[in-house]
Amino acid sequence: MNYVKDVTTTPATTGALAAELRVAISRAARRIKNERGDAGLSDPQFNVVALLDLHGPMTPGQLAEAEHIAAPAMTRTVGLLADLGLVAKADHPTDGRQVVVTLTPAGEAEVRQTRLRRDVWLAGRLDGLTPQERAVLEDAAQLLRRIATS
Amino acid sequence: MNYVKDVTTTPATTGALAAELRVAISRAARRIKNERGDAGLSDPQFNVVALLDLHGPMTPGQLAEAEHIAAPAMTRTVGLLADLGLVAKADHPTDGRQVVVTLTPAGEAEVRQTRLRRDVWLAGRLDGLTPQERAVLEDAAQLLRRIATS
DNA sequence: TATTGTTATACTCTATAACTATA
DNA sequence: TATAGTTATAGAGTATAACAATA
Repeated sequence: MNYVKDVTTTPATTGALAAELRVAISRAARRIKNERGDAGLSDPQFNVVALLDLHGPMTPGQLAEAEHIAAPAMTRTVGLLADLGLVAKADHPTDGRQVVVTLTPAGEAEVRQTRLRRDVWLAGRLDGLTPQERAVLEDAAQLLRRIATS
Repeated sequence: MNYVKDVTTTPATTGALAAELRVAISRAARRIKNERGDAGLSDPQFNVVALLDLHGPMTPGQLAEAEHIAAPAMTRTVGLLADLGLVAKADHPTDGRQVVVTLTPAGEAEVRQTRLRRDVWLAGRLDGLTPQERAVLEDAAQLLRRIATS
């Protein structure tokens, strides 16, 4: 596989590429999510702790909006994570109606471990590729990020 | 962005690329799955009809194994899809213990529509890219398929 | 006796509606 | 009156264990 050939083998229509890419992305995503941390969190649970790790403390309402789920569902998930000791709930400093959800050290550790395991798995596969192939995926990563946020 | 630059900007470690790629893949997959057909099937439900569309009639046991879920869960999902008229259950011709699940015309239509909507969404994003960028994603699709199945 | 599928039971995730507390 | 969060209720998805029918 080389660059000249890559261009010449490009599908005639973006529709054909879309179908190929959709299947490839879906399968890869599914495989990546298989790798989990010690707490064995479900996807919704991990999404919450990962979001808190990225953005810092958030209210249940903000978490629900970010995850595109209804507020009661987030109430439940936050409660389960709190029972596990991965997040902590605290009163809002000025607004008595609001609650602030914070990641505990155990929660941070779970996020780090899960990400590490997923990266280790993926890096293990990338090691089997040529430098040129890795360069393709490096470019693809940037393109996919642009696509997903548009 | 050109090929020479692509190679030179490759991360020094596969770990860094793995982290970038993991995030990019996960976000893209999530966005793609947002596009659904008229029946508004859940992910597990759509996975079943999509699998039947690809492989033809299958038994509940085969479906459960392919989806990596326990048999009772598949019994439930197949039952719901049958209630919706998207699949049909029939006796196995020679083995009285087994059941053969078949996609109905309505089920086929739902699969086609969902795939079409996802591909239309993705193709719309791909149209905004250069031919070279699409070539990168074409190569990446092949690489991701290899990675996911390894 | 082994296999296929289902039923029974329990827990997570989700939604909408109703409720409580605060602004 | 409006907002933030929770509780109540219901349905989907999953698992393990127990069961029925067939091989």
